[in-house]
Amino acid sequence: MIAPTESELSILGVLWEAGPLTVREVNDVLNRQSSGNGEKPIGYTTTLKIMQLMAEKGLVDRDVSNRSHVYSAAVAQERTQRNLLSRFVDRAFGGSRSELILRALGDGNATTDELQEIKKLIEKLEQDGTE
Amino acid sequence: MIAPTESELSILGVLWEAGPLTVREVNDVLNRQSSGNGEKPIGYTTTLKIMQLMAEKGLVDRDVSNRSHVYSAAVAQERTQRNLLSRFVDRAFGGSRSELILRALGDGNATTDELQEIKKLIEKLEQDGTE
DNA sequence: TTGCAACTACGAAGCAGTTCGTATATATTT
DNA sequence: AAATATATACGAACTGCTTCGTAGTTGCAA
Repeated sequence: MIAPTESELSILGVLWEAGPLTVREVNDVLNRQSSGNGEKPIGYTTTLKIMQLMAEKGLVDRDVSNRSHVYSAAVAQERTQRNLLSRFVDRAFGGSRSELILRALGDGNATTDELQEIKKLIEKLEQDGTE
Repeated sequence: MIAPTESELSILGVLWEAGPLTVREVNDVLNRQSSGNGEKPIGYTTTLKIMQLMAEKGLVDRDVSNRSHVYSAAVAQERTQRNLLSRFVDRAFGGSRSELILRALGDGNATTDELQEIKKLIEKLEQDGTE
């Protein structure tokens, strides 16, 4: 599976969130997101180009039946996140998932509800592993 | 803080693991690691160049008192991992740490011991949060 | 129908990271 | 002392990603 680059990922993020969109719409969302910070807006043709390349790579599908092409994510969010995560764990944590989790938890930003949810998942995993 | 690139990170990994080393030693470790896979070995001057740039960036310190310079990590592993993690969570999980943790746990590769350790940490966090 | 706005397509510049050849200096071996 | 091995330094090529200008097309409004 092809790993999306930085900007490809941000575009996928928009498509995952909002469903099929035109280049114009994606570009608007991205610029709405990054305004407020001092970042300069992304040019329309820049977004267009990247989305065209994404279509070639199979990261998005596009519907060409209208003048404004409509793009949709061709890769599932969960699967993509798993892939990225796996690569990241290898790169930054020597392949140790639990090291990463400990580090993420240690950052002290999780809410009680989140902790609860995670604990529940762990208990489920323990059961599956012990039986 | 400066985020290390891919190859910089792999070099830091070696230095974190083994302590201060020469370029030759680092290069050997890297090539020992990546042999076995079909990957072609990293040239000595490539590693040298990267480590020189790292020294300029302040990612490593170097001791020039001998002919073979000795490099050591100038950034702590934990701090660096935290930084990378934070960036990664933003890029791939829309900033949600707990999403990432759930995804990491869901991959089903954690051992019982690891789960135990994580659970302990969660309970500690819960106590801290509730008091 | 003429002109303006919005779209796609595409080439090319720009940039960061990586890789390597080569020049040069310094040890070590014979 | 000469030859050989091993260092550093550095420029330059190469790669992948991003960014943009511009040309050409299509729809819409005056």
